[in-house]
Amino acid sequence: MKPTVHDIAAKAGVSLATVDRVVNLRSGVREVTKARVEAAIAELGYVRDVAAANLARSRVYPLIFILPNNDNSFMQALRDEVRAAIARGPSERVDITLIEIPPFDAGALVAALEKAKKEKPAGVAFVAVEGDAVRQAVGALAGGGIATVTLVSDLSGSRRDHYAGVDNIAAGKTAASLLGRFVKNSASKVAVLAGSLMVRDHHERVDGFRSVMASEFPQLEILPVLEGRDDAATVEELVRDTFARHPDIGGIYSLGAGNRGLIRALESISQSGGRPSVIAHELSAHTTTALKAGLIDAVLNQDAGHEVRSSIRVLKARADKVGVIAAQERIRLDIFMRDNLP
Amino acid sequence: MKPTVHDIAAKAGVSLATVDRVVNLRSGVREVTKARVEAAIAELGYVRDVAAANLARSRVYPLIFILPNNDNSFMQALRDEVRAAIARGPSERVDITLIEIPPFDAGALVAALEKAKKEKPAGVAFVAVEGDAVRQAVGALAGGGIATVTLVSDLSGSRRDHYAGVDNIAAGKTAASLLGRFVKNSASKVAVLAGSLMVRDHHERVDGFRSVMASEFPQLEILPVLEGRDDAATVEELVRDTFARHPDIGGIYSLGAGNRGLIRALESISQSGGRPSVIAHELSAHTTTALKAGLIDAVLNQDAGHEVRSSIRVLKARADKVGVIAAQERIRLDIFMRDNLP
DNA sequence: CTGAAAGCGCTTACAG
DNA sequence: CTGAAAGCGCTTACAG
Repeated sequence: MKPTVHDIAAKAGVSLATVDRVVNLRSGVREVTKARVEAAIAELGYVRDVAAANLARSRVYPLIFILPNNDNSFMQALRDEVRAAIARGPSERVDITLIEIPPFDAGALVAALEKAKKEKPAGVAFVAVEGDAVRQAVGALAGGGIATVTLVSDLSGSRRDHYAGVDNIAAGKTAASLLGRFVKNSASKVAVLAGSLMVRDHHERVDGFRSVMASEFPQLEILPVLEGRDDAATVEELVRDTFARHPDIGGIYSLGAGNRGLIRALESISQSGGRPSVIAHELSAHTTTALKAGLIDAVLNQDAGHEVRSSIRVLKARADKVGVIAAQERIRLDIFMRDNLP
Repeated sequence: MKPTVHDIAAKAGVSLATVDRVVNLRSGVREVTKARVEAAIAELGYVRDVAAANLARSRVYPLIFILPNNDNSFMQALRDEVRAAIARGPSERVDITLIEIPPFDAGALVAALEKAKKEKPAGVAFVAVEGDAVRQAVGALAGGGIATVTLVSDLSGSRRDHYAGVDNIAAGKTAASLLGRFVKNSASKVAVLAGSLMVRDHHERVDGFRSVMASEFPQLEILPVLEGRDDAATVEELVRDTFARHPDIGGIYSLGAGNRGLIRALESISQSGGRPSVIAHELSAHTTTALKAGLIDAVLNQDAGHEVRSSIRVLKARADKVGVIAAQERIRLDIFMRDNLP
């Protein structure tokens, strides 16, 4: 039978309270007593029942999620997943607060992080924006013993505990490997469409894309990166304009949001000459339809649900100072084609 | 505050025992009493704390995993994941028994399923082999109220509760979509390498592959399927032999195991003329190395760890008659290229 | 058919 | 520094 605190107490000749003190590393136990308890624990192979402990202390984990209020499909999906987690909250002993802030706004993020700190939550998850002030705010949380997880976009050189998102350099490389093989032999130019190069994840995707293109497909010319601000109308205009000037574009890598605009532009283009090969990011109703219609060839995706659930597991584990199953928390880069849609 | 059994008991004017009886759908409660309790539950929005319930009843879930004893990397990984789950067992209240049987052997599987039934576990997970006797054994488990999950390979028309594995038809289609674009324009023939067409998952992959090849890449001729029995030496010989007879093969879809043999054959082939494009299944040390070396172009993979963890969650949920988060239990078809290796 | 009491494994005031 | 007792939310014999 699995040994319990009672077994340890009996073996060490102490009370339950004392066992509890050493198990939970609380102070106020003589060294000799502590040693006796630790010996009993080792001998009996005791391992604490976290569920029982949480019940006894009526533990709930107050968690704060800070997300941008973008209206693109991916961010909407991310917020929906947080709301689903809020609904599941009671049975998982988490109490999640969702805070929405303007996108790409370091100041707003810092303010939200500082406010979050005052709430003394067990952990905070947020979509990072680069900036020293952000790094400092994260440092303050870490200093206060509050666990932090960056979601979707990471924050380099910060004291965050964990990053729940994909490897964006790998994403860019993968896009290049696929696109380089998909484009017709006759093609010579490739267009790249980002939201903003000021966001770390977009920047990394471009870097990864460029590196593989340069080494594997040097014959393809990469046009200057178009920044569509993740806005469909802007994206549409940019794409139309670019095609007007470069009718020989053989491939497009769309690594940001606003794919609705891209798709609209593609629909008109495909009516004239040959259609370019297209790789986009994030599976949504729009990109799914475009995949099925053959307007997009592949979609690189990160699973918003997985990211949210993983963040919660990691924050809880950090708050309890216990480990996680690493493989389970790795966010995969999903590749969807028309044939393996969910 | 979340209402508890105490609140319900007080509100309905009954004892805790009676609340427990109606919450757990146990008999022996007068209709009027039951109605009063149910009204209180509805009014207060009571939801049972499963963790506390499990603690009170010292619940552990006895689970049985029946896996083939193949020595290929994937099955080894699957068994290792089950062993890891066994090690984690105590903290998740599961007590898992791993049973190994000969592969592709319906008789052995039936015997194992029947034996498992006698142990009265909460649930059974197994890699299915087609056969009416197997379906019958699964039916007997279902009849006995034991939850069942098919792992990796499903069993059509059976009473299993859930399938934890990828959509193999989609896998075959995806392989065709990729391979069709990867092969050189000049190529005309494609080889398909399976373990055995008697196994459902392999058969489905071939079907999916054929359908997309026929509709999208009709110019490519698919050579008769080679059955390598998931054995490296056999596979190597088959591939060498095929290349000797068809030097103009432009692509290979290896959908079974034994990729070590395929890789050895590819190494020698690539020394003479051009290298064929290759898509294989299951990420292992061998296929990873081959991806990096450029001998394999893409690997379709199913995450053994996810499959095992998901099976356990589903079996527990079924035993408790509660739901799961559907999206979390969907086993994805992972596509790995050199650039997005884990 | 219904209830009082003890217990699951752990933690928390409160005494001493 | 240490312990006895009550309690977390639920379930389980055992009485009646």
